[in-house]
Amino acid sequence: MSYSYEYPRAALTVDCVVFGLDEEDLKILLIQRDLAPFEGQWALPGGFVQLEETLEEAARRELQEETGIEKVYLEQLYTIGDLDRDPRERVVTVAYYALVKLTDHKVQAATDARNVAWFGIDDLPSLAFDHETILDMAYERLRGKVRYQPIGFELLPTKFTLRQIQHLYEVVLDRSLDKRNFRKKILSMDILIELDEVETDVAHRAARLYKFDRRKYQRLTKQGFNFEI
Amino acid sequence: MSYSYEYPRAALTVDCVVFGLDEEDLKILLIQRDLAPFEGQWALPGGFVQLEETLEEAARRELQEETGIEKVYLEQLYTIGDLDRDPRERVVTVAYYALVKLTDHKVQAATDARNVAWFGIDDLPSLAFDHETILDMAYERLRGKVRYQPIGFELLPTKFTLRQIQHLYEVVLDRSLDKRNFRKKILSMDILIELDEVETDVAHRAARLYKFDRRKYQRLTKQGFNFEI
DNA sequence: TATAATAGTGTCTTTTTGACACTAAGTCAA
DNA sequence: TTGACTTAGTGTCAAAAAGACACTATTATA
Repeated sequence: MSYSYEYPRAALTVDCVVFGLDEEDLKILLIQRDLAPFEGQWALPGGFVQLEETLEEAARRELQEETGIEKVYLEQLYTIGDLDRDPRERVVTVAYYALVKLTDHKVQAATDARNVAWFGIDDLPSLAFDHETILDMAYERLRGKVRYQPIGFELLPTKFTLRQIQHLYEVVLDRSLDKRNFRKKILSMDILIELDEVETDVAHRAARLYKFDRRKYQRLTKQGFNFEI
Repeated sequence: MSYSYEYPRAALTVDCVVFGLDEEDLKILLIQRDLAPFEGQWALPGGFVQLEETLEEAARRELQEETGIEKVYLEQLYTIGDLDRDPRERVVTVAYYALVKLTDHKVQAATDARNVAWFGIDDLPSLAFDHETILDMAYERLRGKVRYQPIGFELLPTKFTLRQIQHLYEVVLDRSLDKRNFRKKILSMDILIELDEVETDVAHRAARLYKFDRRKYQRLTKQGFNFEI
């Protein structure tokens, strides 16, 4: 079976930059290619868009198939259509970035018999195609967006300490922040729910746990409130 | 001649939301479709991406062919791939937005025997396809971006008065700004060149003209300066 | 030469940001 | 059980930025 068109058409793919966060740094999820071109090299998860699915559906499907990840924060990043980005033929890719709670996806089984692994953002292997460019764009976008949209919480477990949020911002923005000023600011936004729980399994005084209050945030947003770190 | 592929492929198009600014409000450039579907309806300029051109090249080419506009500020907006956005078949479109100096493109000849016209953003006709959605996204993006990137100057003539910049921000952000505070702020950024000229043909005291100092802005940016209105 | 229209200018108050250091609570090991 | 270690948690003050506010200057035109 084959499909014919009057004019030539580019192939359409999606690629995903998946960010995770642990106690040290930002991590990126990569897969090792098992087919040419770039066989054996690490690459962003992604693949061809099918005709009966939207772009976001394609991104989620590929993410699920190649890495087992589901139900994550996903946002379109940019569409790259340079002429020779794929040696085989003209391929236009719609890039997405995803933010995942690393704690939920820690044990990354090599689904699909493929090698899947998290890499520290400062410790990346060389990537297939123009995936380094895409990754750089995604990181830049994340750095920009995290400051005025509360998407950072997507990288944290549901219950987190103030220390963890601060660490998140320090890692993403790549600079250190003053503890008292940071707490003052984030608490004054009134978008966190203070829980009656403290963290466990730490070898020191346990910190209070908080949750992000998504509803309250949306209510405040409607009233003109602007999140900003 | 026809082209065959093993799997079905979506058609790929580009569409452009072109913004202009005059003394009253923000304007959008639209074309009237001369073919089905949506024949006779107004739509965003755009068309099919060819295999030997990048996405941005396609956007610029279509803009040139359909509206005569060239050499404008152009930025990718979003890629829309909903299943039924085109009644004929699956069409994925990469949307761009452009900022043009309306003074340079005032007399809009109906190129290509097609009807081309500027519409006030609060006085738009109904649009073909999902072009209203795209237009809304573009406007939202412009509103957001204009505050932290000096792209607003792309909408002004090369030489402009402080009044004109303020008007630009008032129109785009849709709120009024204090004259003294605005001037204080924009001048303190030190990215404007004060010219030895004043505006002409006005029935009142003429205002001093300024130019945007792109080089200085880039130098400041490298030193960590952040434009912000 | 009076009127009309916009240009151009400074001060003060409020809000926000940022610098800065100690006590409290809990774990762990001697 | 106590002392050492580690991180939690907290407030003040100064500097900078934002925002409110009103009059004089200049030019065109009737």
